[in-house]
Amino acid sequence: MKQLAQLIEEGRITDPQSARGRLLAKAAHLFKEKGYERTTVRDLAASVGIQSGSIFHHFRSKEDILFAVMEETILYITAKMREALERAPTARDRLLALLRCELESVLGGTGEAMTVLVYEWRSLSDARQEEILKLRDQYEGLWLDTLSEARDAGLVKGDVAVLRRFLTGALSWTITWYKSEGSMTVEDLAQQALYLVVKD
Amino acid sequence: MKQLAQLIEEGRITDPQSARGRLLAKAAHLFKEKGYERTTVRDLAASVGIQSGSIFHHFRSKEDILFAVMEETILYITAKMREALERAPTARDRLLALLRCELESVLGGTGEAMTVLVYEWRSLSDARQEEILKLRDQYEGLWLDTLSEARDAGLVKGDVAVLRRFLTGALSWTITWYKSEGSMTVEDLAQQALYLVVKD
DNA sequence: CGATACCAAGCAAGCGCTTGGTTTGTAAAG
DNA sequence: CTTTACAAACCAAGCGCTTGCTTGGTATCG
Repeated sequence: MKQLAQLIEEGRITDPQSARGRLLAKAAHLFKEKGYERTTVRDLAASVGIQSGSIFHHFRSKEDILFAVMEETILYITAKMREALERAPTARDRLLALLRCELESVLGGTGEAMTVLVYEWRSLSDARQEEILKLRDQYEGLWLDTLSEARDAGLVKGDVAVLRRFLTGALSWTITWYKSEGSMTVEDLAQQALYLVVKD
Repeated sequence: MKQLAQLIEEGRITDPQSARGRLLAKAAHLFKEKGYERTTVRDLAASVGIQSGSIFHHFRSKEDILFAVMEETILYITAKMREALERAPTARDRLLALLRCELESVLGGTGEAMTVLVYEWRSLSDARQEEILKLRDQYEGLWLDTLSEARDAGLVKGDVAVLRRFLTGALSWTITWYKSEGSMTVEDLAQQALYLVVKD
């Protein structure tokens, strides 16, 4: 967890305990549930028990909140993926590690923020879309490297870029249907996904 | 094309030439591009060259427009899938037919409306979400039947319901990245998708 | 005392939608 | 062939409401 702690210390990720952090968590929840446009500043304020105007003491604009949710989320998950990759010895392990990591991000504690990251980027200004895109490229680089390595090892076949894009859709879509109360665990899902891509 | 003509004749699908039909096409385009909430009634009116108030001569509310786009789209694609299934002789053919049909729907002429159907359902009232859901169940039934048949034939393995959900995400996500100007055709994509799910 | 966090009130703009009246297309009646 | 009738399609104006955000002031705490 070295890298994660580092991110918080550097102030790149807000402490979830702080007022700003709590607001971001609630914002992610509301943005996911109702969508960014349907969520009003008054909704956001009410969710943390303050007046709507007081929001602007913490953020310059509503869009700033959306951007912060997205930026912190992608920084967080990229760091987590790097750590998971370091711990995995073989190519197959690394592939499974990424599948598990992405599914945990989508379905776990950061899931709401991940959903916002995936589905609400159109609400950002062009300039900020590009900023997020740069961070996303780093994240996708980890995936493409791992998949290429898996292909060289004969684990997967076909176009790696297309495969990754199929996976992006398949994994992010789980947020719409997966229920943690059911009999299927996230680990089961990761295994099923691995089974889908690996050609034995 | 018997069933499609039938749908139009019954008035279940609006003639694209009519004023209402043209508005629906433009609405699908705008809803996809900017999202339903960010698209104003004034935008919609301007796109067909009338005043904003005149919209309400054709539709009772803005939500009615969204609902019409969604309902007509799902009726259309369900009819197309039924026809494609009838023409396919083997289980493998039928699987490929569905993959091709869904990709063509997402990436072809009805693609914008399909995107709206997939990503904007939260903007509908609960009652109307349910209406769409009923139509969607019929559509998904075709998929599950075909996948079950494929599994019995030893073409695919694993949980059919999970497989379909992975596919839903993977295929619908193509709208965000596929460019028809590139070297890859929709047919290529369908083949790649078939290759992903079929275990030889 | 000064900084931080907040409240109470409200403004300007934009929203979906309504209204009353005008144009346009169609077809029967004279 | 013209006149009359009428509904469908549309315009111009604007109403009532909500939105993101601003402002001036107050409480809290080191």
